[in-house]
This record gives sequence, C-alpha cells and structure tokens, in this order.
Amino acid sequence: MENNRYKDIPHKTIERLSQYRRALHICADKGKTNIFSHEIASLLHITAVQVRRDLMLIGYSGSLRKGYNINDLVRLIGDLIDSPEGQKVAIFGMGNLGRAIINYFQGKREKLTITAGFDINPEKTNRVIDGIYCYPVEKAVDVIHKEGIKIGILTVPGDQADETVNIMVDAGIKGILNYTPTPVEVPDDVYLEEYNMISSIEKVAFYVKENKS
Amino acid sequence: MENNRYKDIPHKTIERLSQYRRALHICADKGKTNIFSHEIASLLHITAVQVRRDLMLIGYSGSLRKGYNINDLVRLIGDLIDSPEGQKVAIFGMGNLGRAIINYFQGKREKLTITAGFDINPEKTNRVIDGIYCYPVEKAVDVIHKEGIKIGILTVPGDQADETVNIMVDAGIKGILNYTPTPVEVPDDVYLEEYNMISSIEKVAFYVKENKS
DNA sequence: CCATTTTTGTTATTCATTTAACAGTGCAAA
DNA sequence: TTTGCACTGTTAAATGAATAACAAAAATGG
Ligand SMILES: NC(=O)c1ccc[n+]([C@@H]2O[C@H](COP(=O)([O-])OP(=O)(O)OC[C@H]3O[C@@H](n4cnc5c(N)ncnc54)[C@H](O)[C@@H]3O)[C@@H](O)[C@H]2O)c1
Ligand SMILES: NC(=O)c1ccc[n+]([C@@H]2O[C@H](COP(=O)([O-])OP(=O)(O)OC[C@H]3O[C@@H](n4cnc5c(N)ncnc54)[C@H](O)[C@@H]3O)[C@@H](O)[C@H]2O)c1
Repeated sequence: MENNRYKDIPHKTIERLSQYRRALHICADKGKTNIFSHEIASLLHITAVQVRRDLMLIGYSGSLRKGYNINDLVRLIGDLIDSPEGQKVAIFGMGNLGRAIINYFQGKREKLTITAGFDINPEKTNRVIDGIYCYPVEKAVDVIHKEGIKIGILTVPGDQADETVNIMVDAGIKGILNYTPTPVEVPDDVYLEEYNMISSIEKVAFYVKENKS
Repeated sequence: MENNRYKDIPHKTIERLSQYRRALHICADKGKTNIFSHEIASLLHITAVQVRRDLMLIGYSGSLRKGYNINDLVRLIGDLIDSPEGQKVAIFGMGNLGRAIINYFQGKREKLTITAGFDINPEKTNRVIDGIYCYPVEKAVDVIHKEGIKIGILTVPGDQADETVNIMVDAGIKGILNYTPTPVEVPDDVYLEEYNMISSIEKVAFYVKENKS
C-alpha cells in the first residue's frame, strides 16, 4: 500500500530524471563533483526551477553554496528508477528497428539487459543475432517465464501488434514499449508506453509548414 | 498574422490526427465508408469524446446518424497536416537507426520524402545507401539549400548532436526530430521535437518495478 | 405523432504539468 | 557585524490537456 511512495511523481519527471542522470554522468567524467540547478537546466535546455522542483519531489537537498553533489544525486536517481537486482528486457521482432535497438542499447544501462529476442521468421530464429539469442515466438511463454523477463519492446510489423501483445501479456510481461504504429491495449497491471514515429515526423512537418506564414 | 488559424490546436491533437488518418486508411481499405467517433476511439484505445473534440477543433462535422465520412475526413486531415506540394526530409547520420528509418519510412507518406542523407564516415558518403544518396556533411548547406529541404532527422552519435544541429540550422532546416540522447537547442523559428529512447525504456522499467509492490 | 435511442458538437470541470513568486540560508566582502 | 548576493526549497498561479456533462438533431418504432 504505502510502500510505493513514488506513485505521485509525474511521469514527465521520471523521464527527466533519466536524462539528468545521463548528463550528470558526463559531468562526473569531466571531473566535476558539484553542480547547480541552473547548470543542469542549461544542459537539458530547460529551466532551473523545473530541475529544483523535480529534485524536491525525489527528496534530494543540495547544498546552498555548492549546489548538488553529483555522485550523491546519481546514486539517488538510481535508487529511485533502477531495480537493484536488475531487470531483463525482451525484443519482439528482430527486424531493422529491433536490431538497431539491440546494438544501441545493449550494455548502455547497468541495470537493464536485453536477454532474449523473438521472431516468427525461421531464418532469424534459433540463432544468435547481434549478440541476442532469437527464439521463435512459440517459445515466448516458456522463456519469459523461466528468465523472469518483465519488460518487452515491440518491434513487429503493425498488423502483428495486437496478437504479439497478447502473447507478451500471457507470458508475464508487465511493461511494454510499443514502437509499432498500431495502438494496443493491455490489462491494468501492465504498463504501456507507445511511440509513433510517423506521428512525430508529421507533427514536425506540420509545424514547419505553419511557421512559414 | 491571422492566416494560421491552426496555431491553437494542441500538439497532442496534431499527433492524434496523424493516427486517426492511419486508422481511417485501414478502414477505407476494408470497404468501410462511414465511421462513428466511438469506432475511431476503440481503434486507438482512447475515448470517443476525445475523438469528437479533436475533430471539432479542425472543424469537421459528421452526420448525426451515419457518423463521419471516412474519405472526407482523411482529406480534411490531409489539408491540415500535409503541404500540398510535399516536403523533403534529410537524415543526418546514416547509421543503424538512420537506415532503419529510411527503410521503414520511405514511400509510406505521400507528402513526405527522404531526399538526402548526410554522414561523416567516408565509407558511407558519396554513394547510395538504402536508396538514399549519402553526402558528406560538408555538402549539407549546399544540398539542403538547393533542394529546399526543411525537415531533418538527427541520428548522429550523441556527442555530435550540438555540432550537427548547428549545421542543420545554418543550412536552412526549419524542423528537427532529434533521436539523439543529447538535448539540443535551436532558434525560435526552428521547430524541435526530441525523443529519448533510453528515458522511455527506463520509464517503463520504473513503473514495472513500482507496480510489483 | 410522440417518446426513445443514438450520436454529434460544445461548454464546463477536473487533472497534470509547468512556470512564477518568494521566503530562507549560508557565505563573502565591507 | 552587517549587508548583499546567489543559491535552494516550497507554495501559489497559470497553462495545457483530458474527461465529464449536456443540449440538440435525426432516425426508429410504437
Ligand atoms: N524501422 C524503423 O525505423 C521504425 C521506426 C518506427 C517504428 N517502426 C515500427 O517497428 C516495427 C518494425 O519495423 P522494422 O523496420 O524493424 O520492420 P522489419 O520488417 O525489419 O522487422 C519486423 C520483424 O518482425 C518479425 N515478425 C513479423 N511478424 C512477427 C510476429 N507475429 N511475431 C514476431 N516477430 C514477427 C519479422 O520477421 C521481422 O524480423 C514496425 O511496426 C514499424 O512500423 C520501425
Ligand atoms: N539504434 C537505435 O535504436 C537508437 C535508438 C534511439 C536513439 N539512438 C540514437 O541515434 C543515434 C545514432 O544511433 P545508431 O545506432 O544509428 O548509431 P550508429 O553509430 O550506427 O550511427 C551513427 C552514424 O552517424 C555518423 N556520424 C558520426 N558523426 C557524424 C557527424 N558529425 N555528422 C554526420 N554523421 C556522423 C556515423 O558515421 C554513423 O554512420 C545515436 O545518438 C543514438 O543514441 C539510436
């Protein structure tokens, strides 16, 4: 009940915390040990107030004169958004996008590991692709259950999205990142995040057109 | 001044209109000619009120008994978000993601065409990759100006983002879709849309973790 | 011909997020 | 010691977006 005290942190704040952490890592690598809210803000091109507000929500207090301690802050963000034991991720659809994600993401986050791929194409299944073993989708329930995978990234063709989501949910996936252009539905206990790239491009195109006037 | 009457349409509505259109195309292909707000809603897994509200904003009126005429609605959405003469798009960074986007997007939208790629790697430049000619970045100003490209997709490594955005802006790009994890800054007359995939995955992971309680 | 149903279009309300306002604090310099 | 400065942390207000509420219209069936 009251053990998830972070339920009331805005979704947008969670996203930004992830970005703060990335920026802080870069600063730490440069030998910086402390940082002011307005410095973080200018790295992300947002306002210092927003940074302070976000940090207030997670309960971190900086020093008045020296700002925030970078290592402490990185650790605190990690405590909030990471699972100490790590989380496993599966990719559904080992096509162009799925493989690009593997190559990009794998090894980048300490606590998140892509541990399985699934596909329907027999030329791709039952072998290692870009370092990830690709199973046939029929094995999804078994593998996901056995490995304890809770997070799935959906990169199958749009017309396969619904069907594949059902498989994912049945297999025990509790969080889905849908890169398909097809909106999908999930039970209440599954967290769903969708990103439609075509909408994004069309949105940019729209505002470019409108600004011309 | 008052010739862009669509300035007050919410950004989220623009995104949804793009998705409505996609869904409507699929319906039209199935031979459907009319559709109710609640049918559109259930395709996108949103509410019928939201659909009607969005359509109200763009000034389309459906028939009380037959709902919306699919062809008319598709046309009207096109009038709003497309440029009749089409718009050209350039990709900066012809790596895994850039090429995945080309393969995925090209040919999909009638009024948006990827017409040039740019890269810094001499093995990739001055030749055709996945159907798109890849120029060295030094040619960006020339090519973009000559072709009249206004939209750019940024898929260079994160540490090259700022520098590349400057080149894009100098070359006359007016809308940027940044897939880099590095937040960038653009002048007021350039529209910027950013998408950070790692934040998305970490967000999903966070809510999966939190729900476990 | 009138009540019922179904759906649209619009206004009002609620919810989420950002931005503004400002009090409080510790250091440094006068 | 005191004054001013440059920060932080928090509350208040404004903006943006989703949801709820409801009047009006058109067909249907008694
Ligand atoms: N490529 C991109 O840049 C991009 C960008 C945004 C969104 N997307 C979306 O991502 C999805 C994949 O795009 P892509 O370019 O990688 O396509 P792709 O054709 O290269 O990859 C699709 C993969 O899914 C597999 N597949 C098909 N049906 C399946 C099923 N029922 N179960 C499991 N696997 C199945 C295919 O064998 C293939 O390997 C599409 O929905 C596309 O709209 C792609
Ligand atoms: N691959 C993914 O799925 C994915 C997902 C989200 C975000 N991203 C981001 O997209 C970007 C590209 O990812 P990727 O996986 O395609 O990497 P990649 O290394 O495959 O591609 C990067 C490309 O950019 C080129 N490049 C390097 N410096 C350049 C410069 N100054 N100007 C022009 N071109 C230059 C490289 O030659 C290479 O072709 C990265 O910033 C990454 O963080 C990738």
